[in-house]
Parts: sequence; structure tokens; C-alpha cells
Amino acid sequence: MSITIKKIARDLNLAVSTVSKALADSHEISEQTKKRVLDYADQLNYVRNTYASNLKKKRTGNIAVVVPEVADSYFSTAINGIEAVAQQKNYHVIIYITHEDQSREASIVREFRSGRVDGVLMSVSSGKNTTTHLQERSQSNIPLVFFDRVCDDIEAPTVTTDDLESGYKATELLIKRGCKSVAFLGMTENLSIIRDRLNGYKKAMVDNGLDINEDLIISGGIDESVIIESLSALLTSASRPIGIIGSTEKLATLVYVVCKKLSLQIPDDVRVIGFSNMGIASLLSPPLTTITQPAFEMGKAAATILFKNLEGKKADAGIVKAVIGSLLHERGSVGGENV
Amino acid sequence: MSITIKKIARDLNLAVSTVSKALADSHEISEQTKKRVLDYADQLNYVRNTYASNLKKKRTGNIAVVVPEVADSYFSTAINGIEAVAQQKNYHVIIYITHEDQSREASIVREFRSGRVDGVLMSVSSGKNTTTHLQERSQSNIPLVFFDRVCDDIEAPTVTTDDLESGYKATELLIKRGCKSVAFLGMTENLSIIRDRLNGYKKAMVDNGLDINEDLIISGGIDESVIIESLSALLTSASRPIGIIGSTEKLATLVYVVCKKLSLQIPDDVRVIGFSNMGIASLLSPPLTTITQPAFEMGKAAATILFKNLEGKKADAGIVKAVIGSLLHERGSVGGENV
DNA sequence: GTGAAAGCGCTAACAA
DNA sequence: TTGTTAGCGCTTTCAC
Repeated sequence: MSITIKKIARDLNLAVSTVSKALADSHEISEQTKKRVLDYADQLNYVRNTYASNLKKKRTGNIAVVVPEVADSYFSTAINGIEAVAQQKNYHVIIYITHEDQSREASIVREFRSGRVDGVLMSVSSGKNTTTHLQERSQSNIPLVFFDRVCDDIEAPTVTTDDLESGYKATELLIKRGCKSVAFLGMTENLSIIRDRLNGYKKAMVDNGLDINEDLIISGGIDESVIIESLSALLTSASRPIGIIGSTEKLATLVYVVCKKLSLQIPDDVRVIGFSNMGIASLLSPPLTTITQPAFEMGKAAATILFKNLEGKKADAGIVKAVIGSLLHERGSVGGENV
Repeated sequence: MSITIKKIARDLNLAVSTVSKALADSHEISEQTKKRVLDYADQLNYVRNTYASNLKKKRTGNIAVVVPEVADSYFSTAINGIEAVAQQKNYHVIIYITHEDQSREASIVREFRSGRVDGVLMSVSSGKNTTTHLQERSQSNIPLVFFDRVCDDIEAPTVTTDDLESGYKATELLIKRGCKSVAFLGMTENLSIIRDRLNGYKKAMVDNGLDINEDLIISGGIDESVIIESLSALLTSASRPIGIIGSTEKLATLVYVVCKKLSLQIPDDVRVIGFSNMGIASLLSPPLTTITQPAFEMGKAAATILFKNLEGKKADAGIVKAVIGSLLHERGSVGGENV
């Protein structure tokens, strides 16, 4: 049995309420008894039972972070950012991994109504574009902030990057580098970020007088073997050099894998740009050109917005839609000079 | 105000206990009233307040995972393993990142006495070899399981890999590949895993009739610039080819970085083996030879042990010390044939 | 400045 | 089978 406020009160011949207040450093308690209580509590190594206290106060001090995956440079770095501000605010971070499974996501979200967490940070999973499970969330009005992968149907603050612009820049760079064709490797068009990046791609194609060829837009889903297959087909048939935009980290590295398998040379045969936060992109062979998102900052920003809402400062200016720019790091994978 | 068991009871003209039991599908409630309650609860979209329930039951349904870092292939994969079993057991995972800071670690551990979590999975941080903060934990006897980076002073179950053997194998391979000297790149010898890997290294050196040269054992700490500096010094001065064992993922990739900076060729000038769980080790230039730990399985194993303890099955055989083998993946970074 | 008492939402004896 | 009651550990009116 752990030690309680009740025991302290009994031992010190005080009322529990007095002890409670003393422990909370209330002004209505004399310095003298405060000291007595504090000292004794210290001596007994007392720690307040958080959940009992929380039951009263109707808060848990926990926030949820829902991500598709944690073994991914972007998400793990974003988690670092979130943790940084949570820690500072004395909040605790519960991690939920959806593994891109919407039914799993749905049950996670459902659980939140049980009051386990005070707020939610979320990057939605791909899969069928059903948002009903998220809609329901609105009923339980616990604060929610989306980061990176948002859900447009839900009214909530979001933190994203300039995905359209990035897609545009990436495409344009590949065109400039003389790619005979440029392909876009997506995951699923159900994802906000993929859609935006794809739109940037399309816009750049059009702006550069190129046709948009649906055969060059691959939506591989999450099944690796499927992606590898369609990518292989594309790479063998396309006129070279072909430019590839890998719209996620996983997809970008798969391009390398497939090229290796097919004995295609990067950047001679294939030129590639990946949306990626890998620290070691520059160590790949050849170094991978990346669009790098400010993952840490995004996590921080999202958490900051969440805490603002938690603290009831909703007053200020409604739903925030923060957009943070990402960086294009040009490296060997796109080839040399412009043509 | 969210909807409570009390309201259901009132509306249905039942006692709260009846409703509570019905909701728990107790056998002492008639099917009929069960249905009534369930239906009504459904209709009202009732969800049990976890923490109120937990306060009674003296459990939270949360476990803590304390890791030095989350943006690291090993830890993030281990977290996946932990999450897999936690999810299945209906537990929730709170993540704590120490950033290799022991004072942070201490305050995290202290917090656990507040009853926020039912159990703890931990991979200790480096830094001064103080374990007092962990010792204290023992007082609050919440179950604890160490994984990967253990703390020998504390009596607790552990899940580790065969670090000594791996260190031995790595060293031996480098010797066989004709390295003129073999260096060990550690982080701090305060870490159990580093110590063991280093011992394996030393043993292999001795077994192969080589001297142990303290200059070849670098403990870089966590300051990247310091590591780079000492590594640069070593690489410029040593007779080549020199073999390097990077005892963590970070250290292994730093070898690549430094070689690039110094224009040294891997594997001609430098041969390297890294303890790493990177999926893309094979895409590096040249592909990195790795000792890969079964991170996912370790996470799973650790969590499984924890839950066993949580369920009070301590009876079985005291403190478990599980050791799982890691795999040596030989790739281009160690050079070609044996000499 | 201190204490008594009610109650957060739920569970579990025990009684009926 | 259902209801009454006490209480988990804490906070917070409201009296004293």
C-alpha cells in the first residue's frame, strides 16, 4: 500500500483537507503547518496519486499522439518535438501506432472518449478514405490537432508543410535536369499530403509544357511488393533518364532498391528526389536529393497549438492552419548540371 | 458533462451497481437487464471513464517505455514490438525520452511512483554511472523490465542480445579481412551493452594474438563533434586498412561521414562494421556490414515479461534474463575476400 | 487558519 | 437477480 494524504493527516493530527491544501501550497495554510506537512511528506516519500487527483480535476495530464508508424524518420522526429513541449508542460505522451490501418485508427479514436487523454495529436493513416470515425470524435469534444497528414473533413487546427510547392519544386528540378519523363510515386491519393504533392507535380508539368500521363502516376498503396512491381515495370519501359518523385521516405528508398535490382544507374538512368527526413540521405549511393520537412518544428508547433486549446485559450482567432516550409536538399541523385 | 453510469441507472430505474455489473457482463445480471443497459448505453454513446474505474481497481492500463531516443532504428522498432503486445493486452504506451540525460531519467522514474503507469520498460541512458535514481525505484515496487541497455545494479528482468559474442564476431571478421588494426568506437563504458561489445572485441583481439591498444578504443560520449574529432585523428594516423567497429548506429554512420570528409575510401582504407538496425544499410555506399539486433522481438519479449509480472505470475522462476541472438549481415564495407 | 463533508465515476462487498 | 453502501485518493466548498 502506498502512502496517502490520509495517513499524513492522521499522523500529523490534521484534516485531510488541510494536508491537501498544504501540499498544494495554498495561501490559506500557515507557513508553519505547511512546513510540517511538507517535511513529513518528504520523509515518507509521498507522491500524489495522479489519477485520483485527476479524477477530481477532470484532467489526466496525458496527450495522445496517433501516427501511422514510429519507425520512420519523420514521425519519430516529430514525436521528439511533441515530447519536448509536452515535457515542459508537464504532460505525458501516449503513443498510438495505426500501421496505416483505419479500423485500428477508428478504435483508437473511440477509446479517447473514455477520458484517458486530454488532447490528441494526429497524423491520419492512409487506407480507405473514410472519416466517419474521426467525425464521431467531434462529439467527444476533446481538443485535436492534425499534423502533416490532415483530414480536411474535420474542423480542427492543422500543422502542415507546403506540400504543393514542394511537389512543384521537385518536379521542376527533375525537368531541368533533363529527365525525359517524370513520374510521381504516391502511396494513396486518399492522403492529403500525397494529393497536394501530386498537385504540385501536375502543375509543374503543365507549367513546363509537359503532358500529364496517368501511367507516370503510381499509387502503390502500402504493400511493398506491389510498389516494387509497378515501379519495376515503369523503370524498364520508360525512356531514360526518367525522373522519379518518391512522395514518402519509404518510396524513395524503394527506388534505390529497385534500381539496384534492375541494374539501373542513378542518376544516369534514373533520377530521384524523395520526401524524406533521413539523416543519412547524404550517405546513400548516390546521395539522395530530398525534400525535408521540419519534423521537429512541426511536432512542436502542433503540440503548442494543442496546449493552447487545452488551456482554454480558444478565444484567439479560431482554427489555426499553420504551414511550415520544407527544404530541398539537392544531392547527387538528380544528376549534374542543368541541360 | 459526459454521460455516466449514474445517469444510466437513474434513467433505467436501476442501481448503479447493477448497471456497472451489466456493463461488465457479469453473470449475476439477467440477460434481459443486461440488454436493456447495453442498448441504452449504446444509444447514449456511453464510455466508461477509465481513470475513475482505474482508481478503484488500482491499475491504470498504462505502461511506460523509457528510451534514450526515439529517432533511432533500434528503439523505434523495439517500440513497435512493445506496442504490438501492449495493444493486444489492451494497454497503452506512454513514451519517455531521456535524450541520454540521467537527471531527466531520474525525474521520469520518480514520477512513476505517482501511479501513472502500472509497469515500466526501460533502456537506460548513458551518462554518469549513477544508479541511485533507479535504486529508489525499487521502493515503489512497480514492475520494471530492462531491455537492451540494462542496469546490472538493479534486480529486474532483462532482455538483451549476445553483445559479447557480437563484438567478438565483428572483430574477428575485420581481422580476417586483413585490417592492420581494429578500433572500437564506443559511446561510454558506463553502458552495459557497450561494455559487453567491448569485451567481445578485446577477447577476439587476444584470441587472435593481437595486442589491445587503448588508443584504438574510443569512448566518444554523445557529443558528435568530439567523436568526429577523435575519429578523424585516429583515421589519419592509423596504418591502413583499419577496421572500425561502430558500437551504435550513430557511431557507424559517423564513420562514413568522417571518411567522406577525409577522402578515405571504404573499404580500401577503412573497413567498418556497425551495430545498427537501419533498413537501408544496404543502400549506403558501400553497403554497411551490420550487427543487427532483433529489435522488434526484443520489444515484444520485454513487454511479454512485464505483462506476466503485472498479472502477478511472478511465481514462475524469479528474474528472467532473456538473451536473443543478433545477426551479422556482411556487406561491402568490410572489403572482399579474407587475406 | 483549520476542519468536516460532499463528491469526482466507478467497483465490490454485502444485504435483500 | 438486484440494490445498498462504502470507499479508491484526492479536491473543494463551506463552516468553524
